[in-house]
Amino acid sequence: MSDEPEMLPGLRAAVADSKAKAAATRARKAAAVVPAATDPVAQVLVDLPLAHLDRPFDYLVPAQHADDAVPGARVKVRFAGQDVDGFVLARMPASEHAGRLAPLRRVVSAEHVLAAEIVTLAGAVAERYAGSRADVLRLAVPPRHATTERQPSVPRDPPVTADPDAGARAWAGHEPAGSYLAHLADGGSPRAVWSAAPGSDWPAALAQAAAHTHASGRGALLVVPDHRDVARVDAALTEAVGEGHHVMLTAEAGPAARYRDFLAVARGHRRIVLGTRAAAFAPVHDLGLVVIWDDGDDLHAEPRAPYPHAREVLLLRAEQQQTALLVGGFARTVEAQQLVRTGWAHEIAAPRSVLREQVTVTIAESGERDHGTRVPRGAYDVLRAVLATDPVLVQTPRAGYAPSLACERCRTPARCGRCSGPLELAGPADPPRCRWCGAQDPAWTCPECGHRGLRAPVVGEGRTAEELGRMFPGVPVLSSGGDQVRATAPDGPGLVVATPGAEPVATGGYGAVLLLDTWLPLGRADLRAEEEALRRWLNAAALVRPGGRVVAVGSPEHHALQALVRWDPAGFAERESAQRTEAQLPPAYRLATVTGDPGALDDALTLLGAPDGVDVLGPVPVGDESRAVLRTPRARGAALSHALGELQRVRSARKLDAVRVQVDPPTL
DNA sequence: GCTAACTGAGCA
DNA sequence: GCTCAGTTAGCG
Repeated sequence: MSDEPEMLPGLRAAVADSKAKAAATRARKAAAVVPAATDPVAQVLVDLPLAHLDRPFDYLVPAQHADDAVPGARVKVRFAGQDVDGFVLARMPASEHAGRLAPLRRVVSAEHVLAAEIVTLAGAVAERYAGSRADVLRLAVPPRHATTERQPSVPRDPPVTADPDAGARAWAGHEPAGSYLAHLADGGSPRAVWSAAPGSDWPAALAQAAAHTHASGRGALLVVPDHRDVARVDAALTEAVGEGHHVMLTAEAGPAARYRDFLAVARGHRRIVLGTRAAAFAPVHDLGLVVIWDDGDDLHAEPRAPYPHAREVLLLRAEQQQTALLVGGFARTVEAQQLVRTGWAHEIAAPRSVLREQVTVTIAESGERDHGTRVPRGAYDVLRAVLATDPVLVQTPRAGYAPSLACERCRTPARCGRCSGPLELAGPADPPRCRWCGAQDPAWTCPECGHRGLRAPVVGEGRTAEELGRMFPGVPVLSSGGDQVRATAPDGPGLVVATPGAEPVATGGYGAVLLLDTWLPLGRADLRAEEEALRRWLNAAALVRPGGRVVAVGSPEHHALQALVRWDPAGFAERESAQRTEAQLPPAYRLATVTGDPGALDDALTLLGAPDGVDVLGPVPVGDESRAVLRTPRARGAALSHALGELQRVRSARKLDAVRVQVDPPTL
């Protein structure tokens, strides 16, 4: 049955001969390498996907690369018979390795792209998240762009002097902001959790913190959730320190621009860095301050292995490099609250009196539907009064027109006949359409009761804009959400309907902010549903002008809404923390998930054993995979991370089926 | 992951 | 004694 042609003995001999020759050539080449005169050994961290190979390997530095193979340089080396990428960690006079060293195959570039402190940081992040340094470095160091590297450098940024008056203006109303800024300018490293008062020009405040740090001769690193925030802080930085001091590091800049700006930072020519989550790894020279804005935004959670959160990366970095730290936002996460409670960071906030002057928050109970809409009478009156002179922001939780549909008679959710995805209406005159596969279903009939009428239990931003337009004839209505996000709103009377995170900024602030359907985000079955709902409301409410009104439509019973009315994000976070401690949930406990093929997962859990103080919950099936949750008190968190890292190394070395480990998963 | 070295079955 | 497929250790 074999269809393999029999190899002729002569041919076979020839193949063997050529193999021998190749080996001989290789041996001669290795022997022909003249090692560098000083420090001929390079410790190389090789970019490999295997957990147990996350350690440096020694290579011989050929004399011609003596000056290029500097620590931090990208190299190519032969590893297990193939060419792989790596970074030089250090140069050594000799190796501990007993065998013969292979030479570096190529120094890709002498550019020092991997700073020593980033290696240390990557090690700490990998350890905490039970991942490998190679994975972390893939997030930390952008791909090389050779053309950009050859182009001339930007000039080194000249020193700036901080303007204490500008600092005081930007931080007005917050205590003790003055001494925090002074401490930064003085070369100190104060750590603070900052609750911004509503109406705060937070980009200006962050820019001043960066300017004061820069004035002390140090660099600053600012991490914000998305590119709209980057644009705002960019403008504020230009205002505060002028051009030529800062760069922006964002994923969407494109490979050339991204690498150009990264190089400006790596070369020490720019020492103020602003960016999104990956910027947390930027090799800022003389780093003095790290900042994260709105750390509750899920955009700060990296979706690629080992899934680090920008806040945790910056906390590790602040500790390692002894820098100042600022965790700022209108909302407060339970993690930030933990920093305050343990005394690791100080609190900066506005006193009650300032908050009362800035904003008045009230709740309008849904149910009194005077206008046949979702806007109760009380809210309607506020809007009408404000719309005489000012713009009004309306936050509505869902994008689209009618993002979910149900049978008008029996309330069965309407699903796609083809893929059973949820049906929606994209516009007032559109037929029902599947949100997943896009198939239209103009003749939908309820599978339960045969009825053909549909109702929309949840109203999207499109239909909300339509309703409000009818409610306030003659008032311009602007919509922002989904794939149509607007950065700014015009001043003057007008309605701006936006989904959470897509709220345009009004130059003079909104006269009023209306928060609709507050029941919807609170109903989510998620650990962070309430915290997240409050965060979104606070972020929208914060866009009011000084003395503005905020009206939330919902039930006054709810703690999250009460916290909004009192403008008390810290109190809410404290209460939430206490409840989570009771329920053995983060931040008092560290959670980790292990996911994989059921057999592999069982095997992994056996291998892991039962480390001290770790509860194993599950496993439970998730799709065709299986998942277990591990839980341990915060104090043992590091031990759990380490045990999981060790598990991955052992499994990788034994070539067992991979399981996915996620430490501190953002949702469960 | 990959390669190369090793192992033992099958055959002369 | 030799080849070859399958297995496995170790990667500098």
